[in-house]
Amino acid sequence: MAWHQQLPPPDPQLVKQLTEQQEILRQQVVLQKPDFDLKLLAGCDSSFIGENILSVFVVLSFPELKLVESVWHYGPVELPYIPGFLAFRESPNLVNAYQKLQHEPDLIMVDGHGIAHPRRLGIASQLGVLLNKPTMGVAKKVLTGKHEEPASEKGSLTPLTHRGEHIGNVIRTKDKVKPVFVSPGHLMDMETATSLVLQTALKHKLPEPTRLADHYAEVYKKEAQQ
DNA sequence: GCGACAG
DNA sequence: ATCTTGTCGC
Repeated sequence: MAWHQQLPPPDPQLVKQLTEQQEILRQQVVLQKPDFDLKLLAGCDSSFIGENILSVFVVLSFPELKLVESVWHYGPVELPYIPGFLAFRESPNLVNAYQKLQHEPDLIMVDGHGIAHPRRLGIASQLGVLLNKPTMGVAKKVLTGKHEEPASEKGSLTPLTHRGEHIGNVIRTKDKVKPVFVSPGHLMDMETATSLVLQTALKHKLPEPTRLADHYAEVYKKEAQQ
């Protein structure tokens, strides 16, 4: 199998450069209770096709959660995947897709972590700063931190901590299904992020915004290849 | 020094 | 992320 596989060794020079840029962006992150009146909720996701990346944004009405709009952008991917630096690989194309939206969302749910990151700048936080928009992260796997397993019933949650800080919540959004890792990204707080994930996770593990973005990524993939 | 490692 | 078969349950 592949449980002992190693990731390709990242270039030290590149890591150093990205770490510096990350620090500058991190200082701009604002964690607070959002003041918006939530009407439009967006979700985004990216998929890859060879050397290119396809990013999708969907906008849903809240609390109805009906699709209002969906857009996509297809472009080249410049950087390799390095754990902890995912945003540098995906955000450029995500920003391009975002700019095609006709409706400006009040909040964006991102597939990945917010501050539940070794340096508190996951892709949700970085994208939030780049777009100056409230964001929150919804990841399927932990990147950093420790946690207990939440109870098996939907709604159960346990804290994700790192270096003594509460950086996210491990939330069971569906009975007996692996939990999701939720954390505020930018212009957002832990309580609101946690509440919104549970409010938008209907009959699936992933909340509707992220789930639909993932769905449309698959749909647009065929279109993008031509 | 030995693992872990978002998408 | 992507590569991949069959299989379990609502």
